[in-house]
Amino acid sequence: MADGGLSIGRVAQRTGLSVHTLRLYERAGLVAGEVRRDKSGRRVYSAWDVEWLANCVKFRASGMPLTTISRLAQLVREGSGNEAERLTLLRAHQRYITEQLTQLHDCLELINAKVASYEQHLAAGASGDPWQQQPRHAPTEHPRQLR
Amino acid sequence: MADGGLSIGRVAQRTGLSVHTLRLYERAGLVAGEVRRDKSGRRVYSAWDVEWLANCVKFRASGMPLTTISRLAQLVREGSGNEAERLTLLRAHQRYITEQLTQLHDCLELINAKVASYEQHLAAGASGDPWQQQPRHAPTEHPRQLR
DNA sequence: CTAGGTGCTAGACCTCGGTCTAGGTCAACG
DNA sequence: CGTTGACCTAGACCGAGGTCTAGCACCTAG
Repeated sequence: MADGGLSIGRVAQRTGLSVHTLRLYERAGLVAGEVRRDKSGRRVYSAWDVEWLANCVKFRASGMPLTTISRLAQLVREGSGNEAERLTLLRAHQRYITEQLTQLHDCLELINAKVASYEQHLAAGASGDPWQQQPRHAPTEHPRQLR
Repeated sequence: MADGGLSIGRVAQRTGLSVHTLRLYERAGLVAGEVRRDKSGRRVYSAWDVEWLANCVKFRASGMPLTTISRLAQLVREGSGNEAERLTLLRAHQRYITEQLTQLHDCLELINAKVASYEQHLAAGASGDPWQQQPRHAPTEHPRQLR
């Protein structure tokens, strides 16, 4: 019982995706095991499907585009024999994530610095404006000097 | 000299943004110090503008929406007195970034595991398919059991 | 029997963040 | 002088990823 399958609504609840999105994902080929239907045409998701979808959610959250997930799903659907390509995709995303991590750290550092500066600024009673351009020395008219 | 201002093209080069995007950002109010123009109407970016834009790039890369950056720019443009709100924005993004970091780590963990499993799989000569649904026991017709 | 809840499809619609085009100005170079 | 190249504005266009609607089919409960 329990595990004969879940309706789309249930799956939406436990993946955090909307039913609309679930249908979209299916149309887009993101779902690796094609979803069964009950006798009146309603989707019946297996536990495995749900697990897969949970992974999809993580992939999306980490910036993997639908097309890539779709490709991956296709490979899995086709079964053994293409493990090398799957690995390639995964490694690429691995790299992508680590790049993102460094960028995020980068930005976080910037923000931390700004936050610290503002906190201090506010604590010490406002004086100068951190993060402000210096008073424009002159609305200077500049001789064009490009190149 | 050197530092009287840069043309949009130069700025594009050193921020990595396209000139189109730079103009877009300006229209959208992302640029904190309004950009001067030379006598024939061309944008002249100050070093400070460029620095600000570089920060914008980081903000964008870390997922801050244009509207938020725009708001922040506005606050900075308005000058001292609104530091508290700036701080709020920054703190919110700080939180957002750390959430992203955990999500990324989460996904990275998943991927690492999969990668490891595939590497092992490939090294050991293909046998079973990691990441495959178990052979469907039966194309079962399930009694609807929702709710 | 009817109403309510959930699901179905097809397709329209929306936001976001860019990107590109048309048509024009300007300055420098040969 | 004409050409070239960078720039200008206004506005169209685009792809990604959702989200929502209309119109219909079920099923179950009252």
